[in-house]
Amino acid sequence: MGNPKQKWTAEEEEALRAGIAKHGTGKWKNIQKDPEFNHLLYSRSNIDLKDKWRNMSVSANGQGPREKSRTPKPKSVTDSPAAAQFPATPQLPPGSSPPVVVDSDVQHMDDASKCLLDGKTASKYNAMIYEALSTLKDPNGSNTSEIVCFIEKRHEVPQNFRRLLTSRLRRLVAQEKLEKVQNCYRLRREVLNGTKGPITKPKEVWPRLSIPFNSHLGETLEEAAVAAAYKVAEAENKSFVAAEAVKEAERVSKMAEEAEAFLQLAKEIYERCSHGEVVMVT
DNA sequence: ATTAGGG
DNA sequence: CCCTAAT
Repeated sequence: MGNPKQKWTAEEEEALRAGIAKHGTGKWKNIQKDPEFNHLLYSRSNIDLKDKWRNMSVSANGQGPREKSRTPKPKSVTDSPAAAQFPATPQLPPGSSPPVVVDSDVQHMDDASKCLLDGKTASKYNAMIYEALSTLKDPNGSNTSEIVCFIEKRHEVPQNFRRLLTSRLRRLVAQEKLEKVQNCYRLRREVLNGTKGPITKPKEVWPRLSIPFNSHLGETLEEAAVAAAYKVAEAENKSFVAAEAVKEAERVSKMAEEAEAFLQLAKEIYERCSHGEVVMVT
């Protein structure tokens, strides 16, 4: 639905032009690495810059019907870094300082997860990345080498694959589809759902019911809980929105709470009775 | 390791 | 964007 291809923002184009003015055309790597523009271009590779510049240059003709008129492109700029004016130091975009949160998330799904990568098989490499990360479920994430090794064992890849892989990873991180901690990449949220927001799945946090005696009630509850859990698990494995199962799980959870409270009361009454006290149950 | 050009 | 040849 969105843009499988990374749409270039006006800020990025501006940074690119400023970079060319500063370093000259052809110094794509310098422009990309320049701390002055890296904030805006860190998700682009030097090759991306080159391609973008070519695309901007070729569109001298009437811009696309539905294309906003961009600033004119200063075409032929031979090797003359010379003087360059930086319009203004690029503002820090919202997602430019990736928090290094090491969120202990759940290791979701198994190999079957690749069936719901993106609906429309995104750039074949993205699929490979997801496949790799979801198979080697490393809580800390996997570094580039590990990912490359995994993919090489399952697919034929070009020689410069590592480089491409790196680009892909960087982009996915920029898209917040992956999380990068230190030098490792890990799957982020359920990238599976499109328009619908993430369905918060109930984690296994059912109140542990400690039932000293009279366990028949507990068994019943546990059975229900297990049944619900199974339903959830099954639904998840099938990649379905387990709305019903979730509701039932919540219901059971509430049930367990009430039961526990009830048992506490019963226990108290039992204690009193055992001391010869007369207890009126209203 | 980077860049230029074609697909 | 991806791939390949040439620096």
